[in-house]
Amino acid sequence: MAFALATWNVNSIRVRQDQVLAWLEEHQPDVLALQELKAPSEAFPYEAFRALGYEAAVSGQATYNGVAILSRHPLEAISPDMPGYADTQKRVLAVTVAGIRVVCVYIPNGASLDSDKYTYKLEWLEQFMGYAESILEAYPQTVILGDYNIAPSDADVHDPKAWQGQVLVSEPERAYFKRLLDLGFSDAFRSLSGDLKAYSWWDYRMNAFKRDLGLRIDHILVSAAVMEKARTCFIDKLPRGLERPSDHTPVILELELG
DNA sequence: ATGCCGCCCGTAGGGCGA
Repeated sequence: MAFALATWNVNSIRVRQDQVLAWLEEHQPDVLALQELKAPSEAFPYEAFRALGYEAAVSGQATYNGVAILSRHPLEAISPDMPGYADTQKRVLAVTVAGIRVVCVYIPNGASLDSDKYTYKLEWLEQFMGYAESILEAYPQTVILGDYNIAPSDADVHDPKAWQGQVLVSEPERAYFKRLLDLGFSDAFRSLSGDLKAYSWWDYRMNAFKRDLGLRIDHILVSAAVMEKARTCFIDKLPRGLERPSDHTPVILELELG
């Protein structure tokens, strides 16, 4: 049975609702993880998605952050936030779908290396290491997908020299990403697509999308048991070219479940 | 150059994203 999971930072679910609905109709993934809802849970358009056959688990918040998971299959064991970490920002949501633990993440941006937000990002990532390890122990089949706000290597950066040492590519951030790989997770896109240069985010400014000045910061990390079933992972650039787009575009992973 | 663009809140323009 083919089974597809996707992730998309929509930068406001209110503004992007119609684009997400149209994209779901076309691609019909089994699961879609959303980040940056920028709206409280009660403002989430549950009914519009239900009409397309999708259930939703939502952890929203006014103005900033907010994550959700849409699924064509029953959602079980819905769990927002990281246990034991008092974070006021809604950035994590876990569910179980078809026997797979699916974790939607919106990792902090960090602003710049001298910012308090960067300190928060590194503290948050330290907490997330323990969380990811505990999930993997409890669920051999795990997928952690979302906006990581980390470009893991220079192959994920349009101009590595210009970006050198900056937030999203700094050594401490990349070290945390590598720790996830060391836990046993695979970067599905990199594992299945070789050294292909492809981006999932382009700045709104400076015609960055038209000039393909992007970063690959949205990722689908999978446990070994899921990696065995992974067939293709690709980035759908099309939504980034729509009118009034998100600055991110979807990443899709296709599995073949036994 | 600390802005470029877009969204939120709220109804002007600052905070924030990446």
